[in-house]
Amino acid sequence: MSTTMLGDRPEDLTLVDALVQLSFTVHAALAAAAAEQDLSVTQLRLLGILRDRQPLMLDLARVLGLEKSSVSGLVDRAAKRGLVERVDATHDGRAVHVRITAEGRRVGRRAQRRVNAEVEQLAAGLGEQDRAELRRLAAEVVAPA
Amino acid sequence: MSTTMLGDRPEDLTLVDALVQLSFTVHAALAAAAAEQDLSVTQLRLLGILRDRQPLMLDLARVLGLEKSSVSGLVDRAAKRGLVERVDATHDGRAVHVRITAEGRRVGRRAQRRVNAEVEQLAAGLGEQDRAELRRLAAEVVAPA
DNA sequence: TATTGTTATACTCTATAACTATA
DNA sequence: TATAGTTATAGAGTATAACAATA
Repeated sequence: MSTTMLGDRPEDLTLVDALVQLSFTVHAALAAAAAEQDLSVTQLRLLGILRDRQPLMLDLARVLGLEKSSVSGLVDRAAKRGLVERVDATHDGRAVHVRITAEGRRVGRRAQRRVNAEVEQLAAGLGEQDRAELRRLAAEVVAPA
Repeated sequence: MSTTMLGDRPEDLTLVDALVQLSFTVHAALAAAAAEQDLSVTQLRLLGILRDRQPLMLDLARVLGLEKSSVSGLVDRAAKRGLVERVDATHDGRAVHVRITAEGRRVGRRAQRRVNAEVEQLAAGLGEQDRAELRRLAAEVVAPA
């Protein structure tokens, strides 16, 4: 059992080590792609979520796994850049929907294209069959059947 | 092509989506395991690296992919907790080695055990063959042959 | 002059606790 | 009272730029 989390030769890696290192690698590619649009990974996730939803602040907190106060700051900074906007809920005077702006969609689209390119690049060495296998196994771990 | 980064059904996921979501899932498990020892993922990586090395600050910056000033702060905070210590290099008056302490090893070991358990748990639903496949493919992406 | 490291400064991200407004 | 959200505050993590000490 190795578990050094860095620097091991591939043939020494346990499944856990391999998954942890894969996570670091993908996360780094993601962060790099986001950074090209001056986005953090969290901001990129935010834009991704808002593509097809206008959730309340508490919904966002739940989906992102953050405290509501953290989401307030997150949305503040995104709104200051014109990427999202707050919309008062009609049915509840306390509630606020968060909506992506046209600019937010543009930035999100550009970032997503770069993410695709970067992460695709990581799997570039795999054959068609291996790619399909990896896709199946990763999906299975993320959402067990 | 989906690329929502959240909420898709597994059978809709592209390879890129599956890898991104897998990365989030593993990262969350990692962060949770580290948090049990009051460690960030970065601090955990630091302890992992120092298990079998006493690198200079610049070495750490390179391995962690951070600026040297960021590493100064990282090592400051770890040293304040007694997890690591700075050791003047004998051959170069400017250089400083970073060394893990006995306490740092204890904390790192505990965290590593939790990481193993948490990440192992993620793959719990896979059969032996799938586990071996996933291990091989993840290692291949991380370190292309 | 170049290199190693620290310090000063600033910003993002995150949390906890206290607060406001509405239900 | 309970809920949705914001604000105040604090700390980690990160970067850039300026600095100190050594090579």
